[in-house]
Amino acid sequence: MTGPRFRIAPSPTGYFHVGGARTALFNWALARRLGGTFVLRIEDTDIERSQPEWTQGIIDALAWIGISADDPHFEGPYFQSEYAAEHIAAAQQLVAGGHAYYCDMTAADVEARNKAEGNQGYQGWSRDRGLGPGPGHVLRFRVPAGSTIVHDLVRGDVEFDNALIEDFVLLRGNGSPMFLLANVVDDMSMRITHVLRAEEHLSNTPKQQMMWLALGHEAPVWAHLPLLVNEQRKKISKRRDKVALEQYRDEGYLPEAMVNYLMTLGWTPKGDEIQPWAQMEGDFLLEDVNHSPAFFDLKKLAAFNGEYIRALTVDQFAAACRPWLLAADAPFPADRFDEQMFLAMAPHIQPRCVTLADAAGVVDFLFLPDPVIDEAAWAKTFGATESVAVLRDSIVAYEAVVDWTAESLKASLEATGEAHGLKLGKAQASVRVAVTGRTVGPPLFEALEVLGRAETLRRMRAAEATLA
RNA sequence: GCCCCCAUCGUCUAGUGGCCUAGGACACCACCCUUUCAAGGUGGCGGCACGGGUUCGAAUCCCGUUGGGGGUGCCA
Repeated sequence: MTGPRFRIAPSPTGYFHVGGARTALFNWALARRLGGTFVLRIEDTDIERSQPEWTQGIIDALAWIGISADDPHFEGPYFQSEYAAEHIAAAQQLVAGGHAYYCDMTAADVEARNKAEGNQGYQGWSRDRGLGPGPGHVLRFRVPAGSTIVHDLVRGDVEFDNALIEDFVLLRGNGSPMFLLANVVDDMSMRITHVLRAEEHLSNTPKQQMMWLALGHEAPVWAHLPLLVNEQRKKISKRRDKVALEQYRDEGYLPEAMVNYLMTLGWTPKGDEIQPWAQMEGDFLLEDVNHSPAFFDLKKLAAFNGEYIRALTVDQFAAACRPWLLAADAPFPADRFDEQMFLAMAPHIQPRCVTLADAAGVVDFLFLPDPVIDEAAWAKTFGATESVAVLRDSIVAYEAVVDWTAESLKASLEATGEAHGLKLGKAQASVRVAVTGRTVGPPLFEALEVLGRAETLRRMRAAEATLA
């Protein structure tokens, strides 16, 4: 693979952020279409929490959204922690080139001096003190005079006055490299040509660009993507928002829907909003990416998901629902689940699901020994005396039904309702609440057919007995 | 505080000086369909933040204001 080299550099935190997923998708689209490479680098230098399984979690999350480690465009994962020697070497190269110097002031020293002088930030006090390395000595970058222009493919040229950028720390007092240094050195050694990342990194980009230059390289192509924000217009974060991609997967969102929705945040597919990945991959251009933050709208995501669920064949739908139908926290015990019954009802529940997890809740009454009675529904329905009468009469009528099919059950109840001056819409409520416990649900007569004569009548009689 | 980014319906956006009476999607509302609820269909509500310029002509270009966000660590 000789084309441009892209990368994502997540830190292993135990979950994969949806914002990171969007960034990954943009990188992936470009790497694939341009015949380039998508590099995965795990920034695991925050030693404390950094477990091997977190890395696998990232790989799994990427695979879920279609970024497969087996694809020839995929490279990695690399681990930042394994490149510590390179980071230090680069730091030394900067010292040798006069681009960095040691400083023995602690954070407290800096603060005290600033307080005394009424300043803010580090004022380059140790620039010319000729200090060498030593315990507690940090290495600082000597920010040159002038200005730095970041050429950003999304935002255009952004100019920063170097005088406003303090001599930032490269190496800590204990000699370990800081993130900014490690990040740049890794990008350089992995020959990254395009850095696409969230806008939050834009302010630090001049520092990185100065390092690239000081280290004798040309800066990569930068592209800062609009942030994903919540309803408060703040960037979505783990503390406040539902940001874990895995959570959406577990709640029954289809990866295709998630991918499609994520792609529309900051970019607009040509033609229809809903469209396959291949088409978006073919059309995606950084130049078309928007500049303003995008609200991560759960409602719209849900709409996309419903759309994708409905586009499934019935068999695909039924198969996709299985994990939730058989889950330990399903509303009914797994051993009561009946594949055939579910399959028969599947076409009717498919358009009623926003997530795959919804299916279990829609058909639960079929697999529960007894329906869970919703008190409000019961009271509302049987508060009317004719409803009670309809229930009683429909029991008699159903006992006499010859073919236990949806059509005959419907015709029968229609007749019963008519006898009480009720239209079907009203009359069916009695049977629905008696059998399913609720006033809403999938088409009733189809459900009764699937449930069977014995169980249906048993439930209707039980309801009648309760009413008596 | 300072620096940077951003600004079209509630939301995601189309729009790159005349094609805009500002288009679409989600949400919302109404109606239709209907066996409840969905789905589907039809219609509706709703926006260029404000003020100055530039121009024959500005949602589109420039400046300012306001508002929002991000950054500014011996965090990543």
